[in-house]
Amino acid sequence: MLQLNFIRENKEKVLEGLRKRNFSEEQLGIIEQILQKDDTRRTTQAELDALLGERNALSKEIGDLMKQGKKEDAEAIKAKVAAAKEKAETLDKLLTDTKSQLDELLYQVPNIPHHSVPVGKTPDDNEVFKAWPHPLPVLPADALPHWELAKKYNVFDLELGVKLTGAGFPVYRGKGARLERALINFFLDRAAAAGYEEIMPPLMVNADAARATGQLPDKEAQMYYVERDDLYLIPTAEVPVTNIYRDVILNESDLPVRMTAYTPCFRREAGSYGAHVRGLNRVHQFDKVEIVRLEHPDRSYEALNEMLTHVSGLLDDLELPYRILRLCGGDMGFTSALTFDFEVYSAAQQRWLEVSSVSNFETFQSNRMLLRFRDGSKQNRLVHTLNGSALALARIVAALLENNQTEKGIVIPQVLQPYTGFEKID
RNA sequence: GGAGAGGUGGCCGAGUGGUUGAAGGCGCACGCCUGGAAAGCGUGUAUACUCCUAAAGGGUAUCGCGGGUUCGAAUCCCGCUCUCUCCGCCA
Repeated sequence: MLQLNFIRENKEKVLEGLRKRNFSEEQLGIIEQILQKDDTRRTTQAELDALLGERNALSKEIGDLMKQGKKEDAEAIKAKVAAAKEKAETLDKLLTDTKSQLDELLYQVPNIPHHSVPVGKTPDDNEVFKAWPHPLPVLPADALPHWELAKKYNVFDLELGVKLTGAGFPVYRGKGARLERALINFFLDRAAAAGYEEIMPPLMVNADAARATGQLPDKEAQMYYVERDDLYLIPTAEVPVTNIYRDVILNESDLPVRMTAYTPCFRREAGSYGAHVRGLNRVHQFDKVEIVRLEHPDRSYEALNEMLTHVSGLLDDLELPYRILRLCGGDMGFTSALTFDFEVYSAAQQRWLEVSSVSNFETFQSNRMLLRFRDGSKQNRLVHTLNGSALALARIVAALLENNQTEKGIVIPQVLQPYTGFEKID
């Protein structure tokens, strides 16, 4: 969430940012509410502190008097303390209430978009940051969508997933399973080569962790919840991996921190239907390799560019046509300041599929999770957090199957062949 | 799941009602010493909120979390939680 100080000192900037997120004038009123609550909070706090200070001083006096045996004098002071105490209880209640109201309001305010974020309301308003520079592949008329290819070559089975679990839980088989594993290893090796430490995190997290990265409270409905143990299945490795550094104060020399993790990701994604969610286009469980970085505020945007280069390199080597979008204010996630989406072209469906989302959260997450570093002048400052998919597997598989289909089978990109151990799925 | 023990600062560890934000030690930083280093000596070494134009400095809170007793709680009482040990179960 945004820092109170920041809102207090940059009210206009905040309002401007929220307008870019298409807040109505009425909705913008939340900022004024926050400032008023904050004012109440500080006034109350000051009053309470003064009162407690008085109480502490008097108590000390009582102690001294008792030691000297002046019991009557002590009793007189006790009465004074009792009065202060009663007043303090009222103030304390007010303070607690004010604080929780303030938090509730703050949780409703999304991150302020970076100045480069385009104005817009829907995905149609996203800016094509980097278009595919070549002609898009054109397949013969009898080319099959990936869910047909999956059946033909026994790559994955969604009906079987229904039997075992429910809709949206694919079962990969044979060379399909092998391909999945190959992609994971390829992505992890690339991340390791780029200096990311490999992490294997838990696949379930507690509410504190989910709150810190922003899944709670705004995206609660997206996560699977294990009620019996009060745990959430992770929707992305971002959650456990970033939370490794929750409540940590780093030395400036520890930065940057780079981590990567492969995990399955679980998403409920309720309410969608139709052709655009067929096959692997949208599933409840998919594999993903994530990269996470903790950066000095001065170079987090440089880091974001490095991440774009990294993801581009993966797609180049997989020989998939892709484009990069800069998300508009209306399409950007709640916690992000700037997000680039990568989309690959799936030739049989003739549509673009999102396979990666690379974001800079600046201090929005680190403020919630108290992730800081000690700078040169011994000041504790919030770290910038970033993450990106590198990459999300299911849709990559969809595109690979469709784009690489030939009469003789599915051709495996050269760079994956050492990982798959085969050149074709046939 | 059953039984027991325990959660104090970066770490170890003292502390059963009164200048204890917390002894002592280690670590770390700076200084002195040294040709240089080690040893030694000295000084310093939490976080949040807040007051002050800023610095300096001050106030309040924090000894797992929440509540209670008390003029006053790290210290007493209650609830919760986590960790460890033993037993049970188990990949």
